[in-house]
Amino acid sequence: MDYNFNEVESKWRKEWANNKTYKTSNESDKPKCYVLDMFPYPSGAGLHVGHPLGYIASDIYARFKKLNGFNVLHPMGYDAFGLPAEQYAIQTGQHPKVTTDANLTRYRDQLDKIGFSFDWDREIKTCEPEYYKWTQWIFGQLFKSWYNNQSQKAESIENLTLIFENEGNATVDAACEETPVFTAAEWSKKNEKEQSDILLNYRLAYLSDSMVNWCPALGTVLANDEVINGLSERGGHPVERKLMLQWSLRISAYAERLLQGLENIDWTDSLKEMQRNWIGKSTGASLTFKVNNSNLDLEVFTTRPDTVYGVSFMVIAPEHEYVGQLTSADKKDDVEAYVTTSKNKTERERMADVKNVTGVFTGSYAVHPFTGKEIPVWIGDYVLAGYGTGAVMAVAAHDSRDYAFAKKFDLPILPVIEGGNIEEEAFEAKTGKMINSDFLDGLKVKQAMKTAIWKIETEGLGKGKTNYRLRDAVFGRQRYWGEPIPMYFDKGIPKLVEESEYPLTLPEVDEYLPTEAGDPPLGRAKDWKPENGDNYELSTMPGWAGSSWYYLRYMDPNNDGTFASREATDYWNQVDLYIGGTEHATGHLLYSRFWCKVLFDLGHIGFEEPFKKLINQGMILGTSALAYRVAGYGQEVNKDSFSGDIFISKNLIPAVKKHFVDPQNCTSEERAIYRNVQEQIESIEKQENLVPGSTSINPVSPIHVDVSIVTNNELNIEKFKAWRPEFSNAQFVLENGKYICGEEVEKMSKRWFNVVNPDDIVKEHGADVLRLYEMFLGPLEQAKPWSTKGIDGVSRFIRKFWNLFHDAEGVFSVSGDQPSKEELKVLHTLIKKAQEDIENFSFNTSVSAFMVCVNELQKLKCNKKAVLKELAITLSPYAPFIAEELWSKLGESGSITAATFPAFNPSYLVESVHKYPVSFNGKMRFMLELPLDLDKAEIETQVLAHENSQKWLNGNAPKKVIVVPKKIVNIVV
RNA sequence: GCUCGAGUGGCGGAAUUGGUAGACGCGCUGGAUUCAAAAUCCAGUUCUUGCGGGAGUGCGGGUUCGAUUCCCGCCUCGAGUACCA
Repeated sequence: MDYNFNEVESKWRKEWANNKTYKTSNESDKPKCYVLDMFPYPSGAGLHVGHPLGYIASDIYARFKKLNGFNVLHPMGYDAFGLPAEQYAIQTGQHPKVTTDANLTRYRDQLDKIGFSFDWDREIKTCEPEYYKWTQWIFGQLFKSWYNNQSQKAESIENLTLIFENEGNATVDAACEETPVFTAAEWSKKNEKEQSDILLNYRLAYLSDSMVNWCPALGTVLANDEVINGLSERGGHPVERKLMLQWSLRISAYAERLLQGLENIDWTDSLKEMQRNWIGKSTGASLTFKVNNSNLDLEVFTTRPDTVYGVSFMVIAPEHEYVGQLTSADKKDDVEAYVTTSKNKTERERMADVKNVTGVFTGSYAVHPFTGKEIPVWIGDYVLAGYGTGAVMAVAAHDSRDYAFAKKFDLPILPVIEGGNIEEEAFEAKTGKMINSDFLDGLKVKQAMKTAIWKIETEGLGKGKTNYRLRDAVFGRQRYWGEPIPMYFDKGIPKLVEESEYPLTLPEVDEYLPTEAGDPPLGRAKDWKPENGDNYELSTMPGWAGSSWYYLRYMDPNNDGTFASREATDYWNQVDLYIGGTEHATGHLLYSRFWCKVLFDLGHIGFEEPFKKLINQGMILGTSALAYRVAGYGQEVNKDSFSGDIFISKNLIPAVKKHFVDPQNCTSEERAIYRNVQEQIESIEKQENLVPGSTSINPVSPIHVDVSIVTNNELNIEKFKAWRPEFSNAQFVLENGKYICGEEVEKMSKRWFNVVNPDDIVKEHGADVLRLYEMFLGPLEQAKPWSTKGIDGVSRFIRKFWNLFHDAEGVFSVSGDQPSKEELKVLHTLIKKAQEDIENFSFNTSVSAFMVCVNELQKLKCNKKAVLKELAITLSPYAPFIAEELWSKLGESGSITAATFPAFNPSYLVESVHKYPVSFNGKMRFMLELPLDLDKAEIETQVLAHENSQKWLNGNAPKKVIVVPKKIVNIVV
């Protein structure tokens, strides 16, 4: 009897659940191993075959580690707050929790089918109050902290208040907004509101008027990583800049540590590079320019202090705070018009306009700090308000953007470095000697940078400075379906909700829309008022809040007294292996590192990097199927008789197309194909009573066909007609009796009809086959198209493996005989390979190794328990169901998951002979088996004496013979 | 534009330190079995050829007895980023 995967898999699914086979304890003598997947957002579409790829890889790793004596934590949960459920709620009025729960159930059902070793007792959902209670608590920790640049860590805000009370803020070196200096006496005179406002400048979670990404379509602000090319990540809606009172997190305080921390973690270089670019560290100097006839100072940041003598004008951003004061009366209209236009541009418009240089002169002049010359101050939107000081010193000769601006507005271009041609373009290289630069003349660029900074500092004009591109993260969302920010307002003063009142639960509302007054949806909640204050904060937290610390909650998921006990976090410590997609590079992965460092600084956990090793699984792409419809057919001529379309099979098309365009140059083969197609079409015309020759057979318009009705590129015509009724009368021009579809690799998406669901694969082939096949597709990190083409090979492998344990009649039959030398060699070759491959995350090659092993054992007709038992254990991380079933059939007690991974014994692989490939001039010519104990000279003699050598030498003496023992022999003629 | 990654049969891919290029699987071809089919098994399958060979890992060079692997210069594709001063 054949292997019945349905029966076996459903049996063990139940057994494992009933026995809690995958329960993990926090107490164990074994070494720990924490294997984590990026938890999913449960979308309405369910899982497609791309989603479980990483989960399968991590599951194999987790099971392997368990077999190797580790106490393994391998949990799963859901990132359950999010925009799609809320958008759906707005449309249908259904509570987002209802849709989310329905999606969760479906996800769980799909995940359960695949046989993961998740400890479901640790499942978490970020939308549950028991969970977000602690997300709110962490927000509270951020609110109650400030970042001390001196100690390079977060500290309690109470300490800061104490410093203010005793010595004012002059001695404080903090990551903060610009705050006027005050003394202790001045501090104590300030009222509660004033003190609160000042403290907000220092807190890690703070409320401030800041430029935010406002997305009108979604009715909320977005963080920088949620805006892609000026459009919202979710939904692709336009985003504009807007000044708003917003909660933000001071991640910028951690820029340097987030950068340095990358050195100590085992992530891919590309991912680290993305984070480095996102943090965007640059070093240079800040420099102050005095404005003529004014007491204003313009501060700029530059990475090229060496080029200071090349400054010929200045440019400030349209949003710069001095715009008004710098504008002279006669320029007022121009400037106002320009500033208004710039402000009304969306991010996207501004980006699309990069090549179009715009700007306006303010009418004011600044004074060059070294030459004393007057230089004009312009406004230009190529200068970003959010970076540096929002103002630049323009060095047209050595910066391409300044160069373009100078060319457009006919401003002077002053070269200060030798080389380059300023008639043509800016010379941006950081090499060459300084000229026209007074005290810098003759220096090389690198030296000039240092000298210029030294001079700037000694003259008191500015100082050396490091800048980061990383901006603070906007934390409030004007949406319903998220964690309420646990703050309330008391006479305009923001106050933290008492910890004893957490969770501050999400109130019910009548509609998931903003109020008429423009407040967020929470403004609709009735009787939702704090006891001691006026009103609660109406924003909720962004989607990434819950995911920034969930890895900690898995360690101690049911703790009601703290986010996770210190014992639990000390025991499980960092995540040993984290698998997930690259799309979270600058969002989730950066925020998680940030929160981890804050919790570490405040002494709540004992490590400051959450994910020790991280692997990115490549995206699984879809393979779309295409059918080719001809451009025109007889329909117009004789409408009544034929209302269908004609489709031409894929491999006929090139010849038909060529014949259509260039019949003269067709080969006889191409003509034959063309004639064949023509004949088939003529017969269709005849059959359908069309005017003969009325069909144009120039094929065009490929149509996407549902991949489920295509097998090995062959279209199931009946199913196709049923699927698309408008083609129910279609006719098909076939090749070899089949309609062959074309292929296209595209993202897996409903609109291309190329989505493949794991449930269907499990139903048809079993979960073990799905798991093996997903791994067999190719390297984990690489993006690859899904195609079901090769899955039969894996199915066959599973059956062959099963058959090793069964006789020809399908009766279970294993022998207790001692394994032969050869059988042991086959087994231990596999054990070695499987072990190495898992440790290198090369799962595709280990599946090959399993196939080789089973093929060989089949040839050897091996049914010896001693071999098969170890083989079953080795395979069990990949194919847990069949392995568990055979384990119990072998009469072993307990679950195979509690077995021990077979120890590799190298003595079984020791050989006494080696088959040498013998090459002449590097080309392999023949193989020669020789004993391993021969020395180089003996090998050479034996090889040269061989008759094949004589043939290849052709009477000539070899020039040189290279012998690499146990490898190759190469003879140079 | 910049940064990172990748290019190997009809297809997915292998070759872990410079040492037999194409493992394993799909597909295809032929055969066995079968009344027939499915399933299974066996053999073949990089291209080319005059059947001796010859060519071959994106392209052009180089180092080496020997290069998919190392070096130099290009090309193509993918991902990220985009006025960051």
